[in-house]
Amino acid sequence: MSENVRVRFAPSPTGALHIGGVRTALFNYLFAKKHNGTFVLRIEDTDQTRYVANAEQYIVDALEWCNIPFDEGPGKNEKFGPYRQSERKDLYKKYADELLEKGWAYYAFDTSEELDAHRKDHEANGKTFIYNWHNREKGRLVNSLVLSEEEVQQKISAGEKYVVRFKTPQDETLILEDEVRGKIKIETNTLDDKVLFKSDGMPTYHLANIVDDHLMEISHVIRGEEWLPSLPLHTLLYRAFEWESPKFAHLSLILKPVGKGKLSKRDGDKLGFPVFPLEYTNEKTGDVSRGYKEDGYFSDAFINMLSLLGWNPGTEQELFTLEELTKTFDLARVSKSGAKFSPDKTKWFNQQYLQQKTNEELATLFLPLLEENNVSSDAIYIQKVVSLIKERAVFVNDFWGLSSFFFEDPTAYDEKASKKQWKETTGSLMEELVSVIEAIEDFSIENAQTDIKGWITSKEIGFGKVMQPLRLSLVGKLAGPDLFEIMTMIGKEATIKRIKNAIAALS
RNA sequence: GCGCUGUUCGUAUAAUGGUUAGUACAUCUGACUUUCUAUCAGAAAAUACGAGUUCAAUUCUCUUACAGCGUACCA
Repeated sequence: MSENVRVRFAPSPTGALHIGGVRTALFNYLFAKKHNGTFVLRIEDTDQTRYVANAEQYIVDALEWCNIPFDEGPGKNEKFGPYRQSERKDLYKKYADELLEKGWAYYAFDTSEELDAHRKDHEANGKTFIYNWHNREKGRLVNSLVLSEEEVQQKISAGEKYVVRFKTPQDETLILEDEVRGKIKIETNTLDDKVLFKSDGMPTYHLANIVDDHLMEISHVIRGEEWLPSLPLHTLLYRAFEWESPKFAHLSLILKPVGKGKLSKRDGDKLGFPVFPLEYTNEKTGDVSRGYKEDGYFSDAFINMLSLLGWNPGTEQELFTLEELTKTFDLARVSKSGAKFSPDKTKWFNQQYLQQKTNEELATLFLPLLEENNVSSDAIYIQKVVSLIKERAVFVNDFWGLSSFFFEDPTAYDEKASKKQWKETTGSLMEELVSVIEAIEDFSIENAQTDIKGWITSKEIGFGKVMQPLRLSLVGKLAGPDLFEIMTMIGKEATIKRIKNAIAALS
């Protein structure tokens, strides 16, 4: 594995790249970087019916945001280009012909309707229709293995549509090697003769994929588990071309958080979390899907979370920088079973990353939110606010809700809390408190604390009797950081004003 | 249906042919003689079922169940 590791991420531009795709890209990236290799982006757009114009740019932007950019790909270091399969179209025909010549492939003229009929027939009899030697011999199929050479030529020159199919060997047991799953055994007789070349002149995924991986000198194919059933075909194709096969690793799927099945966009909508890295607008329907970026996640937290979905370092470390990940990542520690996605854990990661940021960084990120709320304040004050509230925040977007009372007087009081904490006697108690506060010359945390606590002790009442209504007066609800911090931050004047407001509103 | 793959606390996972099966998220409880969605402490919680191999299996093998993927001229 030492020399020339080259991996590729090969998505189809059929829509937004979802979490599973990002994870596949990430694992490819990590593997490449770990081995000083190259990470290639290849766009597999051989299916023109499913092509979506804004999808490719989305994929590029998403990788960019995740900080896992490709080394080679469309418009970048194109030494093995082009990197869009549609632009490589002319190339594939010759490889299909090569297989035809070598006897590893053949022409087939069956129409979709005929094949559907065969499938239905078999199903009705409780059998599976497999397009392979077994059915070839029965003479039901129309292809160059059963037709004479003249007939084939005739059909082709008559302009009849045809596909090229792979001729799967008969009665053979294949032992396949997967980097995460080990050995896999399969009988060739259970395999279909897959279409390699479509009647529209485009290769299918299977052909294009193998040809491109070979031409681009890919050393390791790391892809989703949905490709595992195609592994025998791909291995056979390498054999047919007499090319050296890359190593394969199949990643398990990401499953929905509750219930069964793989994660889909619907799950995200239903449970309230994004399944895409960036916001995505569907070109046809105009539907907008939310993204992790727009929801306020840090990309490094998002990546950290994804890295631990189906992989673990074998230690108890959970927080990793991208650099640490590239050092630690190992295909051998990728798990074989599917992983349920956990939105909660994702939030936890974001919270951890948020705590690690400095107050300066966070204050800067907070600025736009303050502007939105028509608040301006000096940088030092904002940083101080951030330092007091950040430990309760998961997102920067939480900041305003956690700190608005540092900038403006509360306009409403939590109903339940006022009922419970604001008693008959509270009003006069608060008025007394006002005079205690007025008497404090130097309004520092220490002074406020000693004077107010001293006063409470001398009155021989519980702290809660004073502090709870005071919190209500200053904050509007029973939440937030230390009260003495709040008082000294907003200042003596504002403190007194807010207490008076509360007395007026609640007594 | 057939083929392939998988199955450890609710979830993500660790470890091991012999241990009290570890950790994190979530949950519950307590603490913080002032709040909390925060923090700290604690609790509860798992080797899918059944066989076999073995002195001993959660670990190896097989059956079953369940799940996922594939079974397209889609990728």
